Amino acid sequence: MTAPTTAPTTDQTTDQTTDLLTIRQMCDAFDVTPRTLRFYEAKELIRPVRDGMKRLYARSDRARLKLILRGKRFGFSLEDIRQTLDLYDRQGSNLAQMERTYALAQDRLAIMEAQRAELDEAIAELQAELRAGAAVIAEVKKAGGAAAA
Amino acid sequence: MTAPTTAPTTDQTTDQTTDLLTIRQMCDAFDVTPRTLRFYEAKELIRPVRDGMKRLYARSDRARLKLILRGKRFGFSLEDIRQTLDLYDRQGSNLAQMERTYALAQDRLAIMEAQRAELDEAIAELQAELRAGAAVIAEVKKAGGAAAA
DNA sequence: CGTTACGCTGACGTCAACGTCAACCCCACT
DNA sequence: AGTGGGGTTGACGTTGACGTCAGCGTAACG
Repeated sequence: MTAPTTAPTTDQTTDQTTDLLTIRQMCDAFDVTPRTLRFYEAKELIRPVRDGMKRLYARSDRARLKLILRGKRFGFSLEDIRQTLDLYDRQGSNLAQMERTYALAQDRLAIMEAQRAELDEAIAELQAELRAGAAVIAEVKKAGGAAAA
Repeated sequence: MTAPTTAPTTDQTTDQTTDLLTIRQMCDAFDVTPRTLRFYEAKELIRPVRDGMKRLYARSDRARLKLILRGKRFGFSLEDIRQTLDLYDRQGSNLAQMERTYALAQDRLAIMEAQRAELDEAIAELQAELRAGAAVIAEVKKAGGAAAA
């Protein structure tokens, strides 16, 4: 129980000289505003601890925030993200809950893989279009350079 | 200029028996609402022709709509999409305009490639998490089946 | 010739994801 | 004792992307 083997999830052992960041430090680190962090907290996406009234963000909060921002970049809603975020930390739960979460994560994975496939296709198309565009530009330049209107 | 060699972009030749769809047909085909199509038109993303007052959507409109919806899935704004959409059909333009559009498309491509890299990473992480989750579930099932609390 | 169906045009409503602003608290200086 | 720098909680504003609704046109149907 006390030996951190290979999975340091929510480890208690490493809180030397406070591993906690203030809201401002978080903002600087992740390039977000305080308002955003409070908003995410209101939406129950992160749960910083409190020192009096001040919020303090632990490593797990940073990990969650990283996942949140990534999810956003992929176009998932905050609500979507909140659902699957539970997968990454919530292990203290019953079997049924775990299986539901597992299934949910599988769905997400499928979505992401489909998205990747479509992204590959879109990239290929855009590249082709760029090549064509470059050719046209080159031609116009040659013709235009020789005989301008 | 007149010979369609291998690039059938916006071909005039194929308009047999009206290749035009009504707004409803478009909605059914692309799973969007009429409001959405009118909205896109107001934002100058598509330009259907009119039969009297009714909108009619040609093949080029369908191609554009496909690109629009795809762009949205990747998290681009309609305004972003409108910009780069021009790359795909606009050949009658001056050199400066073409080069701007070209540069814009290159930026887009870079963004999409970065997005793909991050998506790959996210997929890998989620897969790992799923494997771990599956292992935990299996273990719980074995232990729980032998000696329930 | 009424009415039903589809379409059009404003105009206003809504929802997510924050931004902005006011008012307050607390602690540290000086 | 004031003042400055974080931090906090409402509460309202904003922007993008539509939804919704009222009022109208018109073409077809029975």
